[in-house]
Amino acid sequence: MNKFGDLIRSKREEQEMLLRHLSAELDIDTAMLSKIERGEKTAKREHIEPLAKLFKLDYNELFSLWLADQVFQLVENEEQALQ
Amino acid sequence: MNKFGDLIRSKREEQEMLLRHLSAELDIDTAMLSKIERGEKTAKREHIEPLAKLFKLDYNELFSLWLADQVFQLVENEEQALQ
DNA sequence: TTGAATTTGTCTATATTTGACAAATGTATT
DNA sequence: AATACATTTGTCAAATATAGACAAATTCAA
Repeated sequence: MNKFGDLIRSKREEQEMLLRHLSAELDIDTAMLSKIERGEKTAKREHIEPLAKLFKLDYNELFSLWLADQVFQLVENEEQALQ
Repeated sequence: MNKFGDLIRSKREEQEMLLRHLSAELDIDTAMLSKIERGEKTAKREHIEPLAKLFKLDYNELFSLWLADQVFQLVENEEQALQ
């Protein structure tokens, strides 16, 4: 789970970027980026494009990972709701 | 597309219920239910259960249809965003 | 045309989410 | 241990999105 965040984190570390470098590129604060990478929050749709460009990833692939996270969240909430 | 709304509508009509009958059950107004059935809006998660019970549908099946609608919406927004 | 059902449009209240900020924690390095 | 820097965590306000109320328009049948 959280393939999106994991991918971003590994790409960022691959390039030896710090959270503060990437967060500046995305214009969000480092705390938020940290949460996104760890899957505590999901990225905004608008962040997919700059991330894809920056790390030379296929846009649609990255979008798919993002979408999977959204679905996961919905199902997760569902399971909680059923308790 | 909009299998959820289509199913609800067909079940409702099957039982010769009016929008106002079903909307009363769900405690929403008829305009909202109309939008849900036509796929202009998606139902709230909380509405899945009473609908499943009322129409004797399998909860998980109905949840799956609902989930598909959510995904569709996300992809739809995406396509608009890319213009 | 009349009356009933449904749809459409608009606006507001509510809920959700983002993200700013501060504080805590982790991790090297000296 | 102490300093310095990176990351994580918690809280809360601001921004955004959504549900739903309501009124008006449309559709449809008799």
